[in-house]
Amino acid sequence: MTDTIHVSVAWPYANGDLHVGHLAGAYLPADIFARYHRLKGSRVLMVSGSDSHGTPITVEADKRGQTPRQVFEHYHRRFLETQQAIGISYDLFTHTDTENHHRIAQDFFRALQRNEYLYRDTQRQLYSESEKRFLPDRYVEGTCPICGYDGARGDQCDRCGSLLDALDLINPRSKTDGSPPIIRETEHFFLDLGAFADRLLPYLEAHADRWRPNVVRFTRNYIEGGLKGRPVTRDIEWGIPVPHEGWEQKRLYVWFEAVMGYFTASVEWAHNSGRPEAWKDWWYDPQARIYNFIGKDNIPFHTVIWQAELLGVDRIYDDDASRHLNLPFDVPANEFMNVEGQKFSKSRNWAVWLPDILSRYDPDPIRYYVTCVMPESHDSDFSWADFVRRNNDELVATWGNLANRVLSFAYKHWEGVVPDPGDLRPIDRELLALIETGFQTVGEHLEAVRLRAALGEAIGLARQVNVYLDRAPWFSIVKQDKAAAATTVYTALRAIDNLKVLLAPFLPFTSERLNLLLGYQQPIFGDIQIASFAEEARTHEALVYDASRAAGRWAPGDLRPGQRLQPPAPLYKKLDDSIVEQERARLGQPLD
RNA sequence: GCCGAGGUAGCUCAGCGGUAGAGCACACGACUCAUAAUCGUGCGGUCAUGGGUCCGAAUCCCAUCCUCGGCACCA
Repeated sequence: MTDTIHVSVAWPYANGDLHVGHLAGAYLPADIFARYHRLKGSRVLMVSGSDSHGTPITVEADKRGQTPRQVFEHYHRRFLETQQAIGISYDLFTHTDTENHHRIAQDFFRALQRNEYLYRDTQRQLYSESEKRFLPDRYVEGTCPICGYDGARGDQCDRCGSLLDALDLINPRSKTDGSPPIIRETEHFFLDLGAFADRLLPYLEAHADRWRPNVVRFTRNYIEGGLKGRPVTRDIEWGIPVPHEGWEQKRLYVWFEAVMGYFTASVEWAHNSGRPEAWKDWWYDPQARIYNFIGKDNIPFHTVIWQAELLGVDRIYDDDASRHLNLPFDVPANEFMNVEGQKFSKSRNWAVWLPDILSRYDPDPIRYYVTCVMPESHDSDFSWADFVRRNNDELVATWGNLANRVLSFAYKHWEGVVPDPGDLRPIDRELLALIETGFQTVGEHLEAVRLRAALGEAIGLARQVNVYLDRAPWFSIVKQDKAAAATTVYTALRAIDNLKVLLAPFLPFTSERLNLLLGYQQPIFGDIQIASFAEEARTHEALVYDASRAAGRWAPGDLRPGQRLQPPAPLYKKLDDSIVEQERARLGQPLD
């Protein structure tokens, strides 16, 4: 049976580059999962895009003297290049400033309004007369009403830690220009989250066995703590206009529309593919499984808010009353990744930026290490010393060296072709049987989104091939009994041919190279490309995945004797210990 | 303060009711096809602390100590 799998990946906020925390939290796990399912033959749709709206982008734009659109387009372009380089295989990585996204987000708003899940209410907010705009809480500072500290932010006091309401600040002033804001009433639409509690909680409990415990606990507390309505509109200029008469000056709140991107990007992908209804296979077929790959900071947005929006809309762009939009099947949220024991901090530049690390290291070693320390169950740590160790002592020594020693020996002694094994002995059959169980055991881990365990299992199998090579006769008898050596070398080649597939979701670039070295013509995976799409008024760039040449399959291969090998070359490089100090020294240094 | 996670071999972690595990490091041995890679053996832990439940507890319960994260309008 062919599975239908939607891989929804958190939308990166386009006001800064991606770092390894983003990679570990969402993009890499999603890509590993998607690549596995593609190999398995599942129908995969993997989408994401740049989140281009919201106040932080307008603030960044003011700082640079640019428009918000210029700011987000700059980072969007960087996201495309970075993710292409590290091999995140989106079927579509678009952004939220497309006409498609605007239109659908507005239709979602209208549907929620029609179904009576939106209500109006007034809020009192701080307004800057000099800047002529409402100020987000965190852009106001003043004296803390609790401890008297003068530098308290509108949302929280840094000295006493109290959570504040910006309206309670004494002597509030704008962080931007220091002017005192006034209090103004403003009317907004609110999403009635409380109306969904009696459907969200049972849905959660029905999935509690499968979902990660941290996701379940957090969501349960969140819902049982009482769901309040949340405003879905804002008084800013940058964003999607509210589709309601008289409200054209207001915008949809970014949290409200960004999560809809999973849906809107699916529709865009279908449109771009020339099959405009194709998205329905993932969003209306009850057998389809939607996985949201996100970081833990995003849990309530996906297990509560986004699900409420889907329940509230119920059905869109379809007349069949028996259909209902699918809710996420799983939300495998990851925890956070620290760097050298400390939290990521953009302001202190305590981070490992992806464009930077990719300029000095190959993508697969980065993918390998980040998978090994992926924060699946608790916060983890990116350590340069550990990166070097795992690269040298695990990736190179166990796997890279295995492939290299077997290929080199085969190439040298059998004129560059795969030798004919003759009859396999028990020792050979045992090894091949063991390796082939990997498609089951590694697959089960991947299926359950236990990616560290899956990779560990696959590397463990590579280790078993080294054990086999220690026991079977080959280099010592190649001169006396070449036929026996051929049996061993063929068996080892066949083992690495299978390991190439088992490791491909994690290490796509080097598996592809090994595939070539083994003499195959067809690539395992398709290509990740940057493409341009024109709408009525605007054109946008996106990442797309072209699977037309992909031939990899999640199943034991049948390496043919006589197949011509390519001249062998190592898959990986050892790293010198000196890079540890060099890389650590970069941390915390101001960027240019 | 509230909620949550974690405290297991030198290091990084798995195990989560049935005689303490892996990788790396270290020691010794084997081997030389391979990126001084590989393979084997060994060393190494009163599983944070104190109580409790149980025939039996890293594994369940209670308390204590320590570390870390989150606390909804920074998406």
